[in-house]
Amino acid sequence: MIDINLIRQDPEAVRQALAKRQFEVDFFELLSWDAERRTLISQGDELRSKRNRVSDQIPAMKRQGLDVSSVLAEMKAVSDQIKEIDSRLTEIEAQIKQFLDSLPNMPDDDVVAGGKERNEVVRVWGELPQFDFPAKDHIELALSLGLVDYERGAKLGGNGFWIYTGKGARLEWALLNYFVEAHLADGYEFILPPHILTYDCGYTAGQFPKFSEDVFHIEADEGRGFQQFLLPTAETALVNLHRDEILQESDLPKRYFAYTPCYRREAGSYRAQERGMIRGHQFNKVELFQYTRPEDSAAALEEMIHKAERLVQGLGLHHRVSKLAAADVSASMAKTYDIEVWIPSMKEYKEVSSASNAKDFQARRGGMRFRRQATGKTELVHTLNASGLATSRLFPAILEQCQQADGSVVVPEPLRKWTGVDVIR
RNA sequence: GGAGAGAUGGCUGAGUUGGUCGAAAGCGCUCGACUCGAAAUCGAGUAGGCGGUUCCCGCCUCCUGGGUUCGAAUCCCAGUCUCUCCGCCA
Repeated sequence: MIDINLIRQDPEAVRQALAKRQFEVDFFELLSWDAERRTLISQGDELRSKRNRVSDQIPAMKRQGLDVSSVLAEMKAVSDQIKEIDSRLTEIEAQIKQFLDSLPNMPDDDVVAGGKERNEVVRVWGELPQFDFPAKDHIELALSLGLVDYERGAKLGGNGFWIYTGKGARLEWALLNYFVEAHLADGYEFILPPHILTYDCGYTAGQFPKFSEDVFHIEADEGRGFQQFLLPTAETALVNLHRDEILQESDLPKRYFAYTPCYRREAGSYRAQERGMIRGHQFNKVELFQYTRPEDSAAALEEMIHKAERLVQGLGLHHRVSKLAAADVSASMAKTYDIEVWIPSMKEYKEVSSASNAKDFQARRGGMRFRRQATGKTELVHTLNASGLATSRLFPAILEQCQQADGSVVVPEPLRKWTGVDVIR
């Protein structure tokens, strides 16, 4: 959520920042609501103050044997006025909240305006793989090596699900182990959160109310609408760990990572080119998350993207890093880097990690604060997240980039202690 | 799934015949005194949010949301969560 004080002080600056996302707003109406809100609060507080004062005097008057009936009648009228003001206030605050909820985060100053086409490749690592034999795509490889069972996956879960089998399961699990071990070594705290979360968690993350259709809802018993949902990423859980808390400055930065499957509806996004394991309703991911002081978040973002890059490099996979243009940055975030790994059969780079700084956007929604030592005051923290990494996207990249002429696949060195073999054949 | 108990400030925990209760007391924490220093002791302070004429004033918050009342931590209704016992169970 954007700070309404900022909009009040400099609506034009906020409008221009959002315009970089191709998001057009007009704050005129909001500002009039805001003015009315503050007027109502003043009026209400004044009446409340009067009521409190007089109510305090009533016991004394009674003790003195004075007739208080006229005072009671007057206070009754005051109370009724307060109720009227409050109901209007409730109405207008709901409007304000709805408006603010609909706004995406402001892109960072160094994020360029425009959509995907303006994304900037900041680093490329490794060489484009060349094959002196007819290379197979990951689906052929997975099937011929018995790593994945698509048909039974659909039998069990429906369209968009697959099953890792045998060495495939071991390869997937090896990736998870590789990441977990690396994050532990870097001092991140390991978290295994629930996969079912409450509505409030989705709100804090910025998932709701706007992007409610992207997740699997779990219906409540008696038609009360959904109360819980399957997490679309561990970020949604981790960002809620400290919701409504005040952290000590000395506790920051808080650095966490979690492993969870990620469940997504992906409604209408199916494309024929994305067969195989590129886009499913469930995939595995290890997620990094940090809570930092505002002045530390920019450096933390760099730290996290470099951490994620090192993991891909450890696997020896050709990839690139892009800094996203404003309109390609997801709604809750101010700045995002993507790591994209080369999928030879698609002749495309596909995202395996996305590292973002939400700054105080999620913290404001979820009331995540810390106490500043120097001032004793509370301030909103900054939150950051990065995939570290999405295993289900790496799996096809490994199969395709590490395949050999005989149809076997060389296991990247860091994974071998878990796969048990150097080459899958 | 059945039965019962409870939810108060960083923590423990008073307060439930409605009225100096935003809340006793203890602990913790911060600052000061004492001390070479520390412990002990003594003194002071110590919630969050909103609004304003912003070194000050007002308002709101005792799980959440409604209600009764001039006035609610205290009374009424609905909901959420936690704990205990029983059943079931990896």
